[in-house]
Amino acid sequence: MTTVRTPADWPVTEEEARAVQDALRARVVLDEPGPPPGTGHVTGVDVAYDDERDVVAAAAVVLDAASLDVVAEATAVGRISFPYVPGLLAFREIPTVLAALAALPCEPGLVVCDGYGLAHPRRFGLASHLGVLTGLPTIGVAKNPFTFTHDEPDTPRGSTAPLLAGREEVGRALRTRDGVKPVFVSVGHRVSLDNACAHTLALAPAYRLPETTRRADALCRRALGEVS
DNA sequence: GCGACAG
DNA sequence: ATCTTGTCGC
Repeated sequence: MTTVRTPADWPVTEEEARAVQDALRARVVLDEPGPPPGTGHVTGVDVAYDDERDVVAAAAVVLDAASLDVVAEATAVGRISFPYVPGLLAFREIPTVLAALAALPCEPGLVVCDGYGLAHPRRFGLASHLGVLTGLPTIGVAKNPFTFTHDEPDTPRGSTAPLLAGREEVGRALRTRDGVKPVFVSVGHRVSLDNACAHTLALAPAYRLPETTRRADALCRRALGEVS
């Protein structure tokens, strides 16, 4: 497991962080379909915190997209680099996530984030931010609709409903299990929304959440427990 | 101005 | 995110 330090130029105030988002947003690529589902590698990233001890642990878990078998894992720990502020989640998670990704022995392929990409107050959530910094194709799969609205998708697995910011579709509510609360998918970088939903469905054959996030969640919790 | 709000 | 046991159901 690698240890990271918060970058010296990391934003300190909310105003600075929002300025970074406004500056980087233009670098998001939205006109690529992204890798086809079921091929190559798919990597889940997630982060766990111990605010008391000021520790954050990140995990990156690479799966074979066809079999969903684990191909590789890496973890990183560091100090909490930003407080939790809705809309600024990326500044809390990214330094440690980047370190975990860098520690992988193989290519990550598509990266699945726990949170949002385009579905964000300034259209630049965690998944978009991570995509721009790494150049990798990324998507966001969140457990809650944040501030956005949506109609209820139909009952069967695979049903979707637009996730709306006013009249703009910023993502999709996607049901991954019959009759169970949907997950909220949005584009990060270099992946289309249709493809992001197809990947999410392929990664969630048995549980509500994609295997990528389930594996990454379990690993970062374990890593946090080993240090604090 | 107040509350809500990914993790 | 995190604090937290048992419990209902397939």
